[in-house]
Amino acid sequence: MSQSLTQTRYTISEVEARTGLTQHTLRWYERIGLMPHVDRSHSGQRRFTDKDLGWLAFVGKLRATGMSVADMVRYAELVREGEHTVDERRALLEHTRREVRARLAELTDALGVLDRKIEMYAMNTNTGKAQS
Amino acid sequence: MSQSLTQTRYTISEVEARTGLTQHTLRWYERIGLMPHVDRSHSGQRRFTDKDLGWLAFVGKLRATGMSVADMVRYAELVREGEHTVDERRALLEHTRREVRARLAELTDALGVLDRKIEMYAMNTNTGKAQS
DNA sequence: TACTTGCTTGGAGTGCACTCCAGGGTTTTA
DNA sequence: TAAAACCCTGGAGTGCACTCCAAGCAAGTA
Repeated sequence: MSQSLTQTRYTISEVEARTGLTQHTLRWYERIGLMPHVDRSHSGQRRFTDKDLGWLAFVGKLRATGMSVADMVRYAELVREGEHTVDERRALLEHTRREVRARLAELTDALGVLDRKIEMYAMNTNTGKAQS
Repeated sequence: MSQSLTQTRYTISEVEARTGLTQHTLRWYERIGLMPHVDRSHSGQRRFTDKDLGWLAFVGKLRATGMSVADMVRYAELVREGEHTVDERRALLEHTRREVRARLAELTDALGVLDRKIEMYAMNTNTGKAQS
């Protein structure tokens, strides 16, 4: 079960470069409980691990689904609480999935409207017919 | 070119019921220039037409694309300015379309991550194996 | 050692898209 | 006609997700 003793540790600016999240946002994520507690150097500076980077990548995907920060924090809390929360975690993710599917349908529909409108403008350019 | 003389006119609460937009939002849309000027009764109350409803439906589609209110206002201004703005209108819509396509790709990717995570939780429920 | 750059904190500020309020006039119903 | 319901305006307030600030400590370089 033992890990490599030379585990890579990243400063906050390295994590900023790798994730695209600002230092402000990274500190804020930790403050609101969206990060598992991050290691510190002897002087108190954050030292992120590859595991932290993995978590941030997953959080990025959750953000991309449109999940609210409050729900992401709830999910992070459940992870910290341990194995007995897997049912609630799955329920949260399934709820998010339903919302993503609805959003995809809505977005696809709106894309169709956009396509038709753009097509009308293209015709308009050729014929000079009026429209809004 | 003449229209029916008995054109249906809707009060703000009727439009609220039909569109799902609140009265506050409808007034705000008008204030910021997102509506063509709405008719008024002799006493100054708004009287929306079917054309207004059509515009609101289109605006709803633009909202669904994720277009900002500022860009929707810009689009509404261009419509008011007349036919010579069709190129800029089309450019605005094409820009929005590119963003919608990017968002669809991002959302589809995030959905895949969600699917895999949920599947892992389903397995976990059966096997008792640990994970985050 | 001096200087520059980087990191720390709690708290304040920002931009967006609404959302609501106060105070008053209008329209409909009993 | 009186009460209830509806609508008006300018401006203030809200919730979200950051984003920035001040003041100070720490680390790396000439």
